[in-house]
Amino acid sequence: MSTRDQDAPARPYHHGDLKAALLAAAAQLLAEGGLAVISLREVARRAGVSHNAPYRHFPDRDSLLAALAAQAFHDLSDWTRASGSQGLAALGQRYVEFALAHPGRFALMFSAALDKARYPELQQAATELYELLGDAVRAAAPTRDPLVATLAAWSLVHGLAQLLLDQQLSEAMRGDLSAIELSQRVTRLFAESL
Amino acid sequence: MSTRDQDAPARPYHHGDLKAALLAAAAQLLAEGGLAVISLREVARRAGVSHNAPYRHFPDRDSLLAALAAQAFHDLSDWTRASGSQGLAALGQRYVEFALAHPGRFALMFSAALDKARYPELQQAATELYELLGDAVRAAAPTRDPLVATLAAWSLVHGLAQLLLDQQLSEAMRGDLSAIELSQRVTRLFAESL
DNA sequence: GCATAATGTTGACGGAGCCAACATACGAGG
DNA sequence: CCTCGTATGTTGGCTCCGTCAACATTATGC
Repeated sequence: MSTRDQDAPARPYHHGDLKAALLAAAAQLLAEGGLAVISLREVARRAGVSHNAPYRHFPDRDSLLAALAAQAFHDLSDWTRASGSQGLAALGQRYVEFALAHPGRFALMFSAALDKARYPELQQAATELYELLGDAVRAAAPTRDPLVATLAAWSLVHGLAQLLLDQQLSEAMRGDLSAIELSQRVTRLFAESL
Repeated sequence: MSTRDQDAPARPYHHGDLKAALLAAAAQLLAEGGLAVISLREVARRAGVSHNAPYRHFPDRDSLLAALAAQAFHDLSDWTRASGSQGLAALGQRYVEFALAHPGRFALMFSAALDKARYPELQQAATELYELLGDAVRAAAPTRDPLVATLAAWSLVHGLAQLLLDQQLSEAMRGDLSAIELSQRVTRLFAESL
């Protein structure tokens, strides 16, 4: 008998890789209920650990969210690259599709609640993505000012994704088109007239 | 002496127009510290009223925020109209300028935290704005599919505003241009190539 | 092997949203 | 003019949250 109940090892005092487990739990919460339902305490609960354990790995809640957001940026970059370079319109498509497939992550990535200046890793992860887009723009429209054209391209797909996610488009605005169809037409309109 | 301290009338038991006062206090908080700092209790404090008084006018915090967001939509519509109809690019400019001048309100208007479906007034206020834009697009590009072109135009300025607000654009991305200059070039690029 | 750092736990504090019970003021019908 | 129902505000309490401080346990470097 002694001190440990039964002979189950229970969980050892040290988790092993709590940081990753916390991020995974938070990612699951994000996917299930969106940004609002992520609390440090719930994350800790899901990782099977006390409510204060997360503070050994993240100074505060926002830091955990920032780490999660940086992951999401990298995933989006990877997923974009994985499609091969198939032109600007296709890249815009991927962007919008990602947002629709992972609304929580997308919202987090651009959440105003996260002060980007405080988290350089975030800034850098975003820049990585931006450069992917910049390359595609330069290839598609060599005669344009790349700075302005890239910003316009990013703005277009970003705004489209936001509007689609926010349910901001009533039926009158979208006709009978699905979100995917809408994004195809919009990105094509832009890429062609560039 | 009797019951009332001194002879100051203090505040009467009933406020008079508490609902408006709460909205005003919330708007001030929003302007000062952004969405995150708006709490019902602080709003009540600023209105000089007990922490539960707001519940006589709003069923919950989100309802107050929704009312505030609807106000903001109307203000943006009014402000856009006030400029006279001067073409699509000018309208886009107004949109971005509003976002830059009122970052808190803009963030609130499109906050993912607000379930737009629950607040029809919000949906309607947004539609009002959308129709303004739709008219301008039809005037500027009569040959295009108005649905797609309007959505593209809105996406562009909306995304641009978001990116500018979120400090998502590092120096490499914006050259040495100010936010206003950037938005001018981007909106012009789009309006011309339409 | 032992000191020390790294990692987890327990407990507490204040602030938040929201519910229930109670107090006060207003307004319509007698 | 009085009364009674309803609208509006207050007090107090509940649970949850983020965070701090103090303590416990395990890993690690000399």
